[in-house]
Amino acid sequence: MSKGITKIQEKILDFIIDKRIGAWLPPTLAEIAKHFGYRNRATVQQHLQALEKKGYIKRNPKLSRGIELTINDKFFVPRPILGEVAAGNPLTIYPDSIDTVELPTIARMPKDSFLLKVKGDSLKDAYIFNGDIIIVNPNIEPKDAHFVVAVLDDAAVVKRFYRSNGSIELHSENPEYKPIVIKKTYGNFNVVGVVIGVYRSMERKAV
Amino acid sequence: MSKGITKIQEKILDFIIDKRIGAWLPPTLAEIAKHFGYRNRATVQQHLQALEKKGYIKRNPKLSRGIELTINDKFFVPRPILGEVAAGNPLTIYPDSIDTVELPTIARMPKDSFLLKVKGDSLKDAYIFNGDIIIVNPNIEPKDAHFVVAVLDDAAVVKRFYRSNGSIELHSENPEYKPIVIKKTYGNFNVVGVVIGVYRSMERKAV
DNA sequence: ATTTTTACCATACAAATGTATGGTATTTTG
DNA sequence: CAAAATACCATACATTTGTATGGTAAAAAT
Repeated sequence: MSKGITKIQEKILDFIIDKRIGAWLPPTLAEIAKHFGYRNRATVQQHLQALEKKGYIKRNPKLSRGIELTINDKFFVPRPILGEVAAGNPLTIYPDSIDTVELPTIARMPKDSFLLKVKGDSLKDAYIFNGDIIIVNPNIEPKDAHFVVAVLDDAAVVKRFYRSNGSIELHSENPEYKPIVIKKTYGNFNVVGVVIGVYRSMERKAV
Repeated sequence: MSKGITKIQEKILDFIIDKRIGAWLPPTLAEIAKHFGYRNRATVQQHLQALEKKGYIKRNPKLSRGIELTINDKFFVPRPILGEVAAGNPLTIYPDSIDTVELPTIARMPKDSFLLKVKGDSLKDAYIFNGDIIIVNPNIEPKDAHFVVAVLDDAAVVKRFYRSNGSIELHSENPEYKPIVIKKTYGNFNVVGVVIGVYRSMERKAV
């Protein structure tokens, strides 16, 4: 696994990307250390060395905030779309995933995550619309308020995830729909993954 | 002329903007000094103080590369047009519509496309929301119904582009806002680029 | 079972960075 | 014309920043 990234390293990479897009200054070692509660910068330095060795970042030595993201080089990368979701309907998986999308590299796509195309307007209350591509990470433990893709009795849904009193609730953004409460006895229930991003290609879409 | 900027100060401001968009790191005092041939950083410091006093930049004290540009909406305006625009509030609202958007954060600038982080909800009718990142390509010829980023006087807007009878119209998704008609005589109008995509990171955003 | 990797700690240090102070000469403003 | 602003200089100083070195404990790989 020369390219394998550890969870902590991924968190640090996320932080760097976040800083860069949001505050749009790459962070200093000290800022990263503070954010993660490290008592010194040396720890961060070692993580950055690991990330550099694995090709995720490039560092300009002796340059403050000199962290470059190597995933910058390519702005768009083709990615396969695995299937489609529409609330109420089964999750359709394309057998050969013929459909692909040019995904911008700013969109975080961790190793095992996959793409689904949204059909219909059932998610419009979550600001996700027909034709949008959602990025789903199956290896994240869903936390409250996360959007998750879940399978309920053969039907795939995209809803907000909440835990309460040992049972799981799936909330819709539209208050007219009552939350679905998953009791322990529930048979066919499975959280497929957490929605970590949404991408919409606009250029051709003249609506 | 408390807001008047000297030629040298303008050059330094240009350099900061350039650095920020091109190498996308704000420069340090030393880098600015080197570029202009100053023998010390104190000279640069005084220029930055002047620029700050005049409201062009904001500095985070004791933060390396902590130069913030307050005139953000000018980042992506071609310089020649910029020069004629009076400095002032970065977000002047166009009289005919509230439908302007604050686009302060250029996150990345690869060969052609760049990113803007959307602030505010004025684009919600176009399904673009606060915090979303829009991908803008300045090298595409806008066609009818394309979303474009345009600068009108001092205001940056994201609207649908239409051509009719030789004049250009900018339509809002919200029908309550009347289209802005750009006549040939219009002074400060410039299409910055075409919006080719929208990306939203969701995982951490508990909204 | 041993080695390697991971994930932290502490301390030290040179260079970079922002700032402060004081000075000179020129240009602009009142 | 006098006063203020501009545009540089030099030197000094406390932090910040990146890096280096050495160490510990646990997990993962061989």
